[in-house]
Amino acid sequence: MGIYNTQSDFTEKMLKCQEYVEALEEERRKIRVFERELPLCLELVSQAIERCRQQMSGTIMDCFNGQSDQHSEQTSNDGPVLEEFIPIKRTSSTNNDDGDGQEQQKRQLSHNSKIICTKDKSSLFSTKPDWLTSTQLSIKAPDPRIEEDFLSNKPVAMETNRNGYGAFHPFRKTSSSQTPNMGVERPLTCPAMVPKAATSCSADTDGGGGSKGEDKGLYNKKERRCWSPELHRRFLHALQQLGGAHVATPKQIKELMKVDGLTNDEIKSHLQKYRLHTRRVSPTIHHNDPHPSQLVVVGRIWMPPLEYATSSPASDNTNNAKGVFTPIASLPPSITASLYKTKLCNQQPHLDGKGSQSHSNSPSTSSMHTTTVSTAF
DNA sequence: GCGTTAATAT
DNA sequence: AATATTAACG
Repeated sequence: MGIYNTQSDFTEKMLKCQEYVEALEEERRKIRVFERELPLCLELVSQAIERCRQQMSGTIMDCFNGQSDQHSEQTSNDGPVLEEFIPIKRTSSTNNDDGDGQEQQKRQLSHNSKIICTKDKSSLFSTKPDWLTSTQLSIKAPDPRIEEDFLSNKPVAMETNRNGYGAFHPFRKTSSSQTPNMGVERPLTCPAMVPKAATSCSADTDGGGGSKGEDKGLYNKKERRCWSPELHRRFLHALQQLGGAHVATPKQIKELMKVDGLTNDEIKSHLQKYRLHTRRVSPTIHHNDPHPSQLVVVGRIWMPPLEYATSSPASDNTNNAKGVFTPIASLPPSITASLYKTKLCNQQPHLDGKGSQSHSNSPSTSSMHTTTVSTAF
């Protein structure tokens, strides 16, 4: 519980908190520039900083007095602060596996995935889904026990963030793990690797030969393919190579994506949706229409979501940051974890257990739709 | 094969 | 309500 095993443990945590505060301050400095446009943002960050500090001092008190301060401890050891700033409910996930800190994020996420994948309660969260971003992004397994989709099995780890909260979605930014080499296309699907669940969950969509028939007498139906961020990223990448959604054809896309098991129909369907969304979204680019809501705002620039989302994979890996806390104000794992209001299957990077990633960078990344920051700029 | 549309499932 | 799948049509 609130007790730290060792002094070093404690100091380490405090250090992280401190770093986090510093990151927040850095962030605040940046935001200040946009004080007019982002008053609330500024305020929030300020509050966060303050709160974080309070929490830290509270923690110290804890250590010394054994008693906690006003906000006490729902946050348990590793998850200091910010609960208040995170309009997100903690899911039940915390119950079962609360464990030690670093792994927490990962675990929590994966745990959430399970929950979600089992498709229990979509009702757990009432997030407004963003197109893709907040909906099922990977294939859902009908069977509760199935926790991974084919993408999560693949070697290329990836992380997904979602917070349901609208404004900023590092949708595909999740990159970090993607490694620079897009070129190397590892098979996204590793049916072989897919555990038991395989049959239902993955890939084949029957494409493999329709043989599905056997084991799953129960499931004649093709599994619903959820477009994971990674998958979507590939999709976008393919589109990019082909010159855009309007010229790309399913077949070509399929080839470029190199995702095994993905069918033309699926791509076609996805492409269809994509076109629909982008159609609605991009044309508004030029000029001031009263509906600013359809563009992604990057910095001060309005961008068509497509381009932004598609932009250079290489640059994604901006977080060399070893640390959890980049100057870019990434949240500590514990916090981050609670941010992920994961509503669906998240893939996590199996990178390394230590809370390593912190991407978090992209201000807003959008999928094809409204992640768009409609802000009041 | 592709693009649409519509119905249906999730 | 938003997505995904599927079928049908041009």
